Amino acid sequence: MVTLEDVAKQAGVSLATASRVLNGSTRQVGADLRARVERAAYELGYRANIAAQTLARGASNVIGIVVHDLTDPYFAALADGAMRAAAGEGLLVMVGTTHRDPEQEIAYVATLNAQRVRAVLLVGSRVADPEVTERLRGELDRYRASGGRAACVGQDLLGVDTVAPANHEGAAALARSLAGLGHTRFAVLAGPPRLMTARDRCAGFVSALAELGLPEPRVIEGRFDRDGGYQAAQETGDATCVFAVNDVMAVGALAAYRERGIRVPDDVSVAGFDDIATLRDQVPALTTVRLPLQDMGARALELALTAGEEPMVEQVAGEVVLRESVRALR
Amino acid sequence: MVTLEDVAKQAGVSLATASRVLNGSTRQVGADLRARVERAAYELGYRANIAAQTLARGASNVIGIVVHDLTDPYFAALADGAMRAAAGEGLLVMVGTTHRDPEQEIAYVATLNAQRVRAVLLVGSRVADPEVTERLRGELDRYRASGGRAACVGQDLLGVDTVAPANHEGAAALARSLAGLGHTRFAVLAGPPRLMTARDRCAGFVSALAELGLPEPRVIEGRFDRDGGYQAAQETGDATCVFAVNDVMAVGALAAYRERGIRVPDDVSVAGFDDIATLRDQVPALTTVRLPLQDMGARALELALTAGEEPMVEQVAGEVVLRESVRALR
DNA sequence: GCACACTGGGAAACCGCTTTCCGGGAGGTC
DNA sequence: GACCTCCCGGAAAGCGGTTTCCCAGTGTGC
Repeated sequence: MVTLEDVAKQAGVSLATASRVLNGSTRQVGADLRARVERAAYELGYRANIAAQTLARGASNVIGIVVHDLTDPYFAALADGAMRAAAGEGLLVMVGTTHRDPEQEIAYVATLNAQRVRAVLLVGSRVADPEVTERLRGELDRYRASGGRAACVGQDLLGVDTVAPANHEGAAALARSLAGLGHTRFAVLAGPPRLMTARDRCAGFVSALAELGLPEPRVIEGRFDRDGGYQAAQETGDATCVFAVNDVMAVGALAAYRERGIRVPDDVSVAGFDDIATLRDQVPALTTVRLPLQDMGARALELALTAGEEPMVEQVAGEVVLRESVRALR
Repeated sequence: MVTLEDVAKQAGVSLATASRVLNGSTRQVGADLRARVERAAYELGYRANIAAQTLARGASNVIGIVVHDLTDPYFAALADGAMRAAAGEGLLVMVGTTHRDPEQEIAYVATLNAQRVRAVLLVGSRVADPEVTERLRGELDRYRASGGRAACVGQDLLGVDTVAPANHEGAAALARSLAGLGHTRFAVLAGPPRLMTARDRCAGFVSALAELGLPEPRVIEGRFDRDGGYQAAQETGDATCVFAVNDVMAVGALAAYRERGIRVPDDVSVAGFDDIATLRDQVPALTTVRLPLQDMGARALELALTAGEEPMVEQVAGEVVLRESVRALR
């Protein structure tokens, strides 16, 4: 393990000089010493010990991103956006996946705090559990109290900078579009009511229908993933239009209908939410609400890094994208 | 920022005792002092400074994973497998994405070395460029010389533990299956020849056809992603069966055919490689070669962590999965 | 020719933790 | 009761850097 001291010795200079040459300092170093140090470092294959640097500087160049599930393309896109932005700032990224366990999320914040990362990004839906939220908030506050920055993609419940997708309003807009096509009997594949994102989207959809004076849709709860959509789709009854609260669930629903010989959109229309890129070649093409996921991830990182006093909340609108999976009635 | 010293002071014990209580040591500490320390730590909200710990211990509990592109479900699955395994060992994960730039890969190894991470996982295809490979190898050797462990998922070109998918043999088995269905005129959507994975799969397919005495397939190069498949599919001529070297490209090809009114599998059969979970609901269902991606990721981590002398190479077989996107001729 | 910044080099303190080493007291043995 | 362990607490020496502070040398302006 070659250390800075080795380099300094080999170059015949002091530790201080070697440090100044190699690890960027405001102080100037004369050209010939500089060259000597650089050569020594190169010859010895010196790599600075970041742990030591972090300790001495009191600040690291790492950020932490916590997502629910990396294999879900929703999170992959968000994380990718944030990581690109981080790379642009010269930051390294530690990624944690909670696998949808809120306790894990709290644990990650504690760990990332211990790592003294520059910023923490919490990506993904909050859960409707005040006790858990409170504990997460506490951990986050502690982290911020010691100088850390934090931001969140999801619901504005943590008192930190937040990129908040317009789940309610996006779903409402979708409902209005679908109602405009003549549908009146709806079903919602609602996901788990615990998940705020699922809940908001469902509520937005339901309330828009109510405003239009349409009958209440059948709301079917279930898991937030492909299989959740698949199962919930068994119970949509005589609905002519089904809204799955995310695209992955919608794909599960499509599979379920296909198996049962129910044609989409002829027999039933299906819509999702998110506009996941990997799913755009689905047949029939999925009607959905597009969210600029990569941008949202990148934006969250920016928010975390710019040290505003008041936590900022940035609403991100969703855009209804009508595709073949829905049809007009009549 | 509350430090261990603060805790020790508040508890009225020495730094050493506080350290032993809080950060796991072999030494025993008496019950009452232990309790005092724990209370003080709790009251003060103490979080150990990992940078300091890493420095003092000379070993970190972080591993690094470098992938090409997180939004590609292939890498997401691999990374997820590795991350689960890491979590099981109590390790944190730093993820880097190269966005398919080999230079980035080298840079990441250097950075992760500087971080003194416990292990580095290089996930994804090597490129057919001896010069780049050599430099990466050099960086990796330097890292390992200073005590780091490394493993790779892909081609065994780096002299480290490797989980090597049977790209050549898997593609060959697929070719034999497809030929068994009566196809004779093939095309290969080959991806970029620079990418060893693309190259191996293409070569395996081509050589199996040759062994069967079948005419040479048309080989169309292109990008390794959805759009690459889409574009290459424009040039498959009169082939009755098309092999895309990965599933994502195959989906692109399906989209291209759909647009042009070419029916799959009636007019042309299409097969992919990887068996990406997110794509399993594709219509028509994709014939492919299944790779146990999550297991491979987890296995790579294990290999990296178990300190064998000789680098191990573990072949992972692919399983041909025939689905609706291909049909028998006659 | 002299006081005066300025520049660039080095010694050493410090970042927060781990761990070795030392020492005092309790318990066991003969 | 003397002697020896064993157990546990604390002082202090690192771990590998950064940065403050001091100092010698070199131009400058008058």
